[in-house]
Amino acid sequence: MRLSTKGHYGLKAMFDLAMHYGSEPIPLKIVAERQGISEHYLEQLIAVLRKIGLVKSVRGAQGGYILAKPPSEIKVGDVIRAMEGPIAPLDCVSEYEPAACEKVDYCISRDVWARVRDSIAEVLDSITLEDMCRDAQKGQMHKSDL
Amino acid sequence: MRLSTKGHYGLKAMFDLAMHYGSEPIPLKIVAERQGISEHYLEQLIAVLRKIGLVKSVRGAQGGYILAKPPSEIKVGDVIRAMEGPIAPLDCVSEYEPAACEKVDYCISRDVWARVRDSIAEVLDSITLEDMCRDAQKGQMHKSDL
DNA sequence: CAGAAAACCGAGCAGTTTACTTGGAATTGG
DNA sequence: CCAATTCCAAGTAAACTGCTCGGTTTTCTG
Repeated sequence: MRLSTKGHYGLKAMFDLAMHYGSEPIPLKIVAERQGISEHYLEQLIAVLRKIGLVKSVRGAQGGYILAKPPSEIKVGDVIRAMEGPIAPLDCVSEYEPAACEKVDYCISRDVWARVRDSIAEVLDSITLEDMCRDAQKGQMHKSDL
Repeated sequence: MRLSTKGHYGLKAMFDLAMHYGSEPIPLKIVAERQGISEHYLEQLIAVLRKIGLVKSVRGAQGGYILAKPPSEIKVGDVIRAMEGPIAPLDCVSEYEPAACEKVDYCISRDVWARVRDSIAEVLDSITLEDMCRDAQKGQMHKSDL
């Protein structure tokens, strides 16, 4: 039940862009530095977010990335699904297209994992990037970064 | 956010033992066949459950495994933690002993993952093996197995 | 118009993990 | 004794993770 760095870094990057939403495009180099992520690696991750349409890119000098929508319209769940695929503790309880399973009818543990899946989805879909930014501002008294 | 077969098979095996709680020890071969798991692989998994004290073994002919406690006293969360370790989408939000993280003070995504962790734990700890057996009996009309 | 800053692209890769298999040795009931 | 069974240790193929490397293309600025 571990999150890979894809989801972890992807969310950090989106949060970073959200914190600076409304200004110039942010070069990936800056995001990578601020969030402590390898730039080249993050490049691959943000490519996924771009293809899915969560961020827009501006090429060339003074280019960078911006959120495709305001932070209030982007749920954490959107980011995680983009990076990690459908929420699915097991393939047979995947959101959207659960894998076939011969024992579907009487596999009780399936029910357990479906409940876990729903509870994860509910948390992730109840938090927007805007929420995260608000929380960050609140807890901001004792820090210098960002 | 995927469960490995360790947790998956481990729970299936515990459920199988729970369904036959009170009778003779059940040989692993039978559990493996009923649940569709490689016997030798399951052997390794149940060794963990034994060391942790969730099952007891009886060696020799007519031996096998039995639950160490009644199904009502074993939570799904106990089984999953035994097999997969503490619930922890990220190391820095692990139950019990979260890994150190330089950015603890201001890492907002940490809060998200702590909420996910709690929601998973709540589901897993709210279901006992007895609950699973009860549900299995209910949905039993259309099946021949078990 | 040159140069630099940036996004974009694709391949490679070392290490870890996963999900097993294999081949036994020890224990015990009948 | 012997068959059933647990117990144990090692090996392994394939996939995955978390990167790095080496570029090409686009576009702003001086």
